[in-house]
Order: sequence, then C-alpha cells, then structure tokens
Amino acid sequence: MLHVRVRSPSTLGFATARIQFNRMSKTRFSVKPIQSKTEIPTSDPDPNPGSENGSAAELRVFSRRKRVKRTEEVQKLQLEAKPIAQKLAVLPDIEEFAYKKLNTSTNSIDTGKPPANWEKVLDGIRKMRSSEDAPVDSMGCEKAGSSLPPKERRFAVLVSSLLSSQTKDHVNHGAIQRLLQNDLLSADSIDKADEATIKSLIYPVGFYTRKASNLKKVANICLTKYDGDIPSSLEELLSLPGIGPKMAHLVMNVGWNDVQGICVDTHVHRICNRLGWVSRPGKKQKTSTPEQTREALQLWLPKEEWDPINPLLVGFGQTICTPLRPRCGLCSVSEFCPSAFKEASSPSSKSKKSGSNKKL
DNA sequence: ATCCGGTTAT
DNA sequence: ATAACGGGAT
Repeated sequence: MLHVRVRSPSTLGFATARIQFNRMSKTRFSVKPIQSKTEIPTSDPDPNPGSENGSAAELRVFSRRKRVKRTEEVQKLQLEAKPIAQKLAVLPDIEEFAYKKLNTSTNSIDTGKPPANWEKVLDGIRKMRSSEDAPVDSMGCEKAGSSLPPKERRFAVLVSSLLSSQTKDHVNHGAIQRLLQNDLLSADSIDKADEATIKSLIYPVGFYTRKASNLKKVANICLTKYDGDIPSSLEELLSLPGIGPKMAHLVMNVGWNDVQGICVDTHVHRICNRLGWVSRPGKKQKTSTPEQTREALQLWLPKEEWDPINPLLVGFGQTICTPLRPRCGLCSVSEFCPSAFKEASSPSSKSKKSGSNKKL
C-alpha cells in the first residue's frame, strides 16, 4: 500500500490518497484527509514527482515500509494517482470531498458482469435529468408525430431518424415541422413529391441533398413493400438507405416498442466509456465505435434499461457530460466516474482563481 | 479513412 | 477564424 499526498496549489492544503495495489491490475483508490504529520516521507525515491509545470497539483508517493523498489513502479503508481490529484486540486471543497470514497471502479466489463455501482450511477443521472431541460426532451426523434395515428406516427419517427443524423435536435425538429405543414410526412405524399421540394423543406439539416434522395427512396420502399408503413424488423430497417444501426434500433424502440438492442449514439458511446462501463472484448481498452459499445453494454445492462438508457444518457450528454469540457463539477456521480476531472473542465465549476486547471 | 453541409461554441 | 457538433455510405 502506498500513500499519495496531494496538494492543491490554489487553496486548501493537503489530502492523502491511499492506494491499494492489487496485482491483478485492479487498483482501488480511497482518499482520506491527512491527520497528522506522522507520515514518513521515505526516500522520495523518484526525482520527478509528477511535475509537469508549477501549477499542477503536487504529488508525492511514499511508502511506509519501503516496499517500493524502483522507479518504474513508482512512476506507474503516480500515473494511476494522477486523476486523484487532479480531481482534488480542482475541487472547490477538498474537505468534503476528501472523506468520500473514491471508487474508481475497476469494472468487470468483458466478463459480462455489471460494473460496480452502476445502479447508483444510473440513479444519480436520473435525478440530474429529472428537470428534463435537455434538447432531446422536447425535440428528440422519439417525439416525432406523437399526435398522429400509429402508422403515421411510425413513419414520422422513421423520417425524423433519417433526417436527424449529424444534425442538432432543434434543426431536425424544424425540418419535421415543415414537412408536416406541407403534408409531406407520409410515404404516399413523399413518394409523389419532387425531390427538390423535399430538399428545400428539410434544409438546413446536415447532408440534406443525400437525405432528400434517401427519403424519396425510403418512402417508395415503404409504399410498395410495406403498404405505407415502415419495416418492423431490424434487418429490414437496416436495408433502407440512410438507416444504420443507431437509427434502426431507435426506430425499433420508439416506433415499434420492440427492443432488439440499445440505441447507441455518440453520447451513449462517449459516456459509457467515460464511466468505464464498456471495453473491447478481452481488452481493457475503451470501445472505439458505437457498435462495439452497444455489444459491450448489452452484455450486462438489464434489458429493462435498454430503451430508457438512450434518452437518459443523451440528455445527460447534452447538458452535463458534454463531449468537450464536461461539467464534472455539476455532476452528482463524479465520485464513481474514473474519468471525472480528467479532461479540462468547464468554467462553470468555480475555479477561476489561478487558472491552475487550464490543461491538465 | 474520407466525404457529405450548415450551425453554434470558442 | 476555426473547431466542434452528430451517422451513414463508399
């Protein structure tokens, strides 16, 4: 067992992190405030204690029993301890935080076992999402055509999915509204309509030229093969131009209430990896594509959650766990997140003094 | 791996 | 003035 001492340069004094080092690559961190100075700063065997620049949190590794042999091991531990140091250095109130247990959970992942604390995390995210103030809550594809009869609603969901890829929710919402107002939200009417008309109505969704063309084809297929309805199986949906795995699962979920798989978009993909909920099969690496994430997530997430996980994480990703500068300071489950405060955080977490967390 | 477009945040 | 946003097809 090693101790890591962390000092925040901007405020706050010290805390120690105790690191238990299991040889099976499972590393656990727990944090306690420093009690006395009876700690023995033995040897300080490494001349470069994580010092990248003067403003970074100071970090020292020392051992009670001098079990630490050589610099390699020490360096490795420092690397593992660094997130803690950063987290502590950034945190507004070190006292409060220092008492919490830092479960940088070592997730089972590829064994198909659920990661530690996943229920707490999910619950915490649900609470953060209860205000329903994310774009997806009002303008997601799943809302499309909610006032229409079932068949028309399903078609609206399909169209909305088709248009929504690579475009913001509100832009897509606008396009759907325009189609609706022009009675162009049914297979029949779209099949008859001029492609240029479609194109101008759906502008400015991303890639509107191709989408207009895809929309015409899809409408025709729906009309001739499915009597104006949409395909009801995953395979058939995937065969439609412009419908890939993400949209196919979305349509199965919200269009047919038939959950065949998790709808993994960029938010779900990113957040699951930040939480350490997924990994490449056999590896401890992060998944590199949404499809890998879907398969890994499906290994352990209970099926009741397959459908709700998407709107939950999408909204969370739009408001708090953003792709860039995640607002870890506003996140109530950061204590369970291995990635918390690892990326440059948003100015919303109060650390305006001494820009010490500029680019850690 | 690259292309497909426009909008919004930095 | 850029870079980032967000999936599918080749």
